[in-house]
Amino acid sequence: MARPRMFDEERAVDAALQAFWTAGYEATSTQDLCDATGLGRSSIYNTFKSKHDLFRRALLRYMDGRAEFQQALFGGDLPVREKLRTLLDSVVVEECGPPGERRGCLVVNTAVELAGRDAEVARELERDYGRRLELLTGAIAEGQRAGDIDAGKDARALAHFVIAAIGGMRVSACAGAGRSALEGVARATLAAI
Amino acid sequence: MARPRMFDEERAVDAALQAFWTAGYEATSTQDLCDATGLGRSSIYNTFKSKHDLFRRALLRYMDGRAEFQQALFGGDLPVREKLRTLLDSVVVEECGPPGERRGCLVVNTAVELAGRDAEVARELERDYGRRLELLTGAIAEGQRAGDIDAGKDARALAHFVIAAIGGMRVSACAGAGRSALEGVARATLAAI
DNA sequence: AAGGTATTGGACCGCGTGATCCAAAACAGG
DNA sequence: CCTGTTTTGGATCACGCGGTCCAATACCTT
Repeated sequence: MARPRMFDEERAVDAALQAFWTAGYEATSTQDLCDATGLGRSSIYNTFKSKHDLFRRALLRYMDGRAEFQQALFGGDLPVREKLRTLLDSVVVEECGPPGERRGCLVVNTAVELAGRDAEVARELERDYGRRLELLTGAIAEGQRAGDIDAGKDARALAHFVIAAIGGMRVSACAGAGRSALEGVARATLAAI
Repeated sequence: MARPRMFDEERAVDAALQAFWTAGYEATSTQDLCDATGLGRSSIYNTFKSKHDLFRRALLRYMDGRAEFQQALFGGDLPVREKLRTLLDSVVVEECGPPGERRGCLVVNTAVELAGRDAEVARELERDYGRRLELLTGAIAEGQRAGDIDAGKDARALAHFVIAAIGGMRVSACAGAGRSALEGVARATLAAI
């Protein structure tokens, strides 16, 4: 009944995600988004209401991707400590890539850059935090039943602790900590559980 | 020999610091800086070369202030674990203030927002990280000699771990973790040392 | 083939940005 | 009381920003 869209919406969101991930929200201009997606202004503003809305879409997509990875990992049947080690190692690898693209984690970047002055974004971040918390809490509780983790500890508190350790490693990586330092943090974190 | 300056330079840097701390580098406009300092554009650009330079001055000032606090704390004669507890508690308090002003830590904010694309700032952050690392490493090693901390552990690795834990608490606070969650992280961190 | 409709490119808009410029002002030294 | 030098306020600059508008386009339906 009308002219069809010439691009894939999800692909556009993904391209925008790359741009936001690389430069952050404020530092990514609408022109950057046009370049990254290969679309014209009109297409972007016709499909997404605003830069802010496109960012939210991109952030959600990023969160979903990560959640998928984490659910796959924790859904497996490795011993819990191995799952946690894998998770922490993945952070080290991600933060120590070639200097070309160490852009950290979009969730962390967004939490620091935007959460304080954007209630909507803050709500999404909170939801995502909750998801990660439940996943980790479940895995740790399971590990306690299996005898891999001291059952006297509070599973939820440990989950908060793991999340914080990961965020901390990412900040430290930005602040100059090298690979061996991050590996040490990962080791210490694992040992503390 | 000429017209004297009508304002205190350090006070201006401090006012600028407050603005940058609240909104971040990009989101603070030169007009915001004029408002915060009470100065005119000319005075600012005459005294500091650019917004970027003023930011560096402000960042250094912030770092110095924190270093002063930390040196005072670790220069005291409390048991090491008490020093660390005080440090971690101060983070909890800072991140859980009234919602009016939870602006986090300028160093963390800057590391995430700028370090990736501003080599000068990255260098300052690295220097500051090194300072904190030395201070903590020294204190932990001292604790090991005093028998308060397991001497079998690597003091420097523990110091990295503490720094990461603090950064992680700050990120978690932005992402929605509440006070009790942060207190739990602080407790777990202390217990892991 | 024709009509209706959504998409597309690109010109355009008002605004706020970081930064500069200049004349007036204010002090120090002679 | 001048002269020289710096500071100060405010006008101004070019530019890039997020966002809008519109005519041309391309497709689906009948």
